[in-house]
Amino acid sequence: MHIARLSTPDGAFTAHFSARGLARLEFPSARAAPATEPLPSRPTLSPALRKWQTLTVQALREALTGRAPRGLPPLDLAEGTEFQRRVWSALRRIPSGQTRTYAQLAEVIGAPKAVRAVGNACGANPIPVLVPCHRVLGSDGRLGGFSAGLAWKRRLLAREGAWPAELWE
DNA sequence: TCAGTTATTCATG
DNA sequence: CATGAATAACTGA
Repeated sequence: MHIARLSTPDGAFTAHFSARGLARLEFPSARAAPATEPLPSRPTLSPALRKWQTLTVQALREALTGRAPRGLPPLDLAEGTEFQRRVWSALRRIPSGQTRTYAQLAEVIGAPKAVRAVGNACGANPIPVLVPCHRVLGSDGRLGGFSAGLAWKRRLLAREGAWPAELWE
């Protein structure tokens, strides 16, 4: 498991890579905790890992400006349960700039009554931003929740043009 | 196992 | 707008 620090205009994200690909993405934390992982010496990183890292930073920067990433590293979502993986797959099919409701998502994965469980699965999404759990809203148009804080959810949606500045609660 | 906990939704007063 | 019920899955003990 390799940990990388991804610097963006919005702060330094943290990426966790497993042997299978990007396994986790964390928002910049208030508590900087800078000296976390000594940047491994360049030559130590396998070419594959370096490529994944590059792909991740690029994708992240694009996503943060509201554009659909042109390429993604392989995503390692193996840790989730079967149900969670179904939800996360469905999330990845929501185009940038569009939104769905928790109910619609439940419908799509074939568990129309598991609305609430879908919310849970969204909250458990290990790769926010790139697996766009922020595009899921309540049926009444309310934001719902967001593990990193609703400010982030609004910001991401606004940058994709999916959240009218007027509506900022 | 099972009680407790949800990033839900709908029906009611 | 506030409650309460229905409902499915996850977590920790």
